[in-house]
Amino acid sequence: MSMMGQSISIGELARRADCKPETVRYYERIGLLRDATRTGGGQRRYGDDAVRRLTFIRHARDFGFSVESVRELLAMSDQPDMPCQEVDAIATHHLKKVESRLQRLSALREELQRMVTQCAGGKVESCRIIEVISDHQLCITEKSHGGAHDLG
Amino acid sequence: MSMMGQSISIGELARRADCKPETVRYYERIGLLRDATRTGGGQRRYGDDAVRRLTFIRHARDFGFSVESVRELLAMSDQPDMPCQEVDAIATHHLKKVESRLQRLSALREELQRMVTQCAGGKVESCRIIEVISDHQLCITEKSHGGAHDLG
DNA sequence: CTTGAAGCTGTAGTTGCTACAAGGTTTACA
DNA sequence: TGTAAACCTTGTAGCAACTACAGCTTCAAG
Repeated sequence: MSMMGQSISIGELARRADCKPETVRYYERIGLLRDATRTGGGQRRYGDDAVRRLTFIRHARDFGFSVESVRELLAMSDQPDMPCQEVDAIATHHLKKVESRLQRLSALREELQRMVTQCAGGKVESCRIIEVISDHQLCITEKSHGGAHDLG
Repeated sequence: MSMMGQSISIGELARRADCKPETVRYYERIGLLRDATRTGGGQRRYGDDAVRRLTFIRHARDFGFSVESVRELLAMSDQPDMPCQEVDAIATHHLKKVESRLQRLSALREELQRMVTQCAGGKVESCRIIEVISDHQLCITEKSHGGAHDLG
């Protein structure tokens, strides 16, 4: 229990959990955070419990858990007496995904490294990079590279 | 020059480049593919050049290049006489991103592995996984894990 | 009491597709 | 030639997880 009740503004809350007010409102909208109490004028005010909850969410997201997984993890952490098998299952599943992405990314790195080091720096016409992109046959990896997302 | 001119339907084109007709129309809309010639009834018909271009696009995307990077790579591969410095710059930049993501992901894997192996399988109350998510202090990695995206 | 920072709602944009709905065209076959 | 299946058309909405406005209201400090 905090001494101060509900006195934290949305901006302050966001600052403490290292995110933005928009993100907080978004989490409220999708039900990760409960509806905040409001001032007479309609502004949100939070207590320390909200700081803890939001920090948990941000940290789980930072670990790469999806919002849906975070929702489940939150529900479970709200039930301390339950056995933690499910928590373990989610984390293990996530670990598997991380490992498989890691493998694909490292194959991709090899390929890119080969491309870049073999580029002699001449004309586009004879550029190894363009060649490799044009012709999949030139790849070491036969299969797709998994379309490594969200990298510039 | 192909013998057959423009005789490939959108479905056939998509099949040859291993994607879907929707994707082809999408690439046309955003200007990666030129507007196709049409039959009297308004259906798109393509030639072999479109197959090559689409294959290039798909392969570059598969390497993880963003659509904007693909656009630049295409523009450059359309100019065979130009020096390939820029091509190299794009590829090198991309390689850097892949490498940094690889590092962050492998730090993340360590952390998840620790979490999972230290979970004794008791109650949520004393679950190591929940603890680590709740308290960033318990992480080996001090900084953020980079929010590994699109992993369940 | 005034001023400026911060908060409010609602909507649209981001990325790279994918998935309809409600029709029109082509092609193969009888 | 008829018809039915397979394919095509456009337009719009959806996905994840935010982010960024616009146009307005409220709060806190001096």
